Amino acid sequence: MGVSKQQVIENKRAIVAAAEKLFRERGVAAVGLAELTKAAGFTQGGFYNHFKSKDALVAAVMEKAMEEGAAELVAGIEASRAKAADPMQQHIEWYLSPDHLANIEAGCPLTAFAGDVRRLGKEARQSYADGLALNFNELAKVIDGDNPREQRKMAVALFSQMVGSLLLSRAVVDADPVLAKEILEDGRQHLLQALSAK
Amino acid sequence: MGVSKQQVIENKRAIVAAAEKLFRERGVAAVGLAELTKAAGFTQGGFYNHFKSKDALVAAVMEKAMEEGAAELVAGIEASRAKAADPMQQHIEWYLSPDHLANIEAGCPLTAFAGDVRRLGKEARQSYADGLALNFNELAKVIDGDNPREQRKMAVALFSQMVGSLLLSRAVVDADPVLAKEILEDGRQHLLQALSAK
DNA sequence: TGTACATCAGTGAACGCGCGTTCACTGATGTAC
DNA sequence: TGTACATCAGTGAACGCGCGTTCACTGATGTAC
Repeated sequence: MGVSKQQVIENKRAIVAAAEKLFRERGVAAVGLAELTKAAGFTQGGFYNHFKSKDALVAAVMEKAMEEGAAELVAGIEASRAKAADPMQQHIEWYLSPDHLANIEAGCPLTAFAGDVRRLGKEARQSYADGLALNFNELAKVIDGDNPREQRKMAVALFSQMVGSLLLSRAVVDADPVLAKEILEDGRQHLLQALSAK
Repeated sequence: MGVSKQQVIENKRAIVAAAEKLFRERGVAAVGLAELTKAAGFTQGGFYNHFKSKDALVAAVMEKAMEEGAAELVAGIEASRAKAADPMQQHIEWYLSPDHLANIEAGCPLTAFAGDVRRLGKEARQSYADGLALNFNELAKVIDGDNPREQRKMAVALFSQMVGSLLLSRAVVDADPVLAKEILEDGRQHLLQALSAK
């Protein structure tokens, strides 16, 4: 077709962006290349001009998701600080909010891909693990205290509960919305209490 | 081939059992009927004598997994009581143990299917939600205290963290075993502390 | 600056393959007499 | 109790379909002169 170099870069980005949305919502295995490239505005044949395989796309999607997730986390922390609020408390409030429950396409990738990542390629699994490690590091910094080891342990434990509460809530939100709300709410209250008790 | 009525029942059970193992390990979408029936010792054509569709099998697998999970939970609680141990404490110790981390095929179905269940059929999603609700009920009974509402909230919050810690640990165990162990260990310690502080 | 041409992103059809499902057939089980 | 036969779980091949991947072709981009 003949496309400018700039356009090529934008088209590749469009494929990754469309793939991430579909992968989050429906699972990596359930989304085909035809559907995915169509969602990005192309036909499937051109896919291999950008990626050598579906697995390479999955790795690119995970890397981008982790990078953006980390950037959003840091931005959120800075926003909390700017208004003199406790960053961890704010993070918990957002993480276990009905908005985040519903917004699987754009929410935290660590929960969105938590169930799938075990079955993805090696590169994607590594990106996920690195992203999770970085997430713990950032959270440990904003936990009150003067014992780095304790702050780190707190960050790991609290974030794990955030993931568990959000994931379980999403798992049952269709079949039992009342239970889903209870999971989110009880998790939120327990976390805020654990944070302030520290 | 001609098979006794008793054998028919056992064969159906064998299909469900083989399917559950494969679904837990590799995900529901990634396991085909040919592979699944072969694992149970049959050819794929006979599958439809037992189930009207793959979706019906998925529903049967989830129902059985939830029933057995509930039975094991109750048995574990009774075993703890028999030796005068705190049932919830014992449950946490087992749930966040390296054994349970490695044993996805036979461990708690609520974590094993937590990532997949959103994308399964309506019946399977309902079984999962019912199983989770029952799990909360059983745990609430063994939380110390005299305020049923608080016991229930505690059960919901603690179990959500157990699921989150186990799931995240499994998610990164291949790429970063040290991180996986840290998640399991920090989650365990934090939960035991939250339990005893109550 | 203008012209000739090589590059290569995108198209659309095709590839082999495994999917879920269907079906004609087999033959031991289990019932009717 | 013994015999004739209907039932139906299991076999194995086939169905249409969508998968990931390949490929010949197109034609605007962007370079070389």
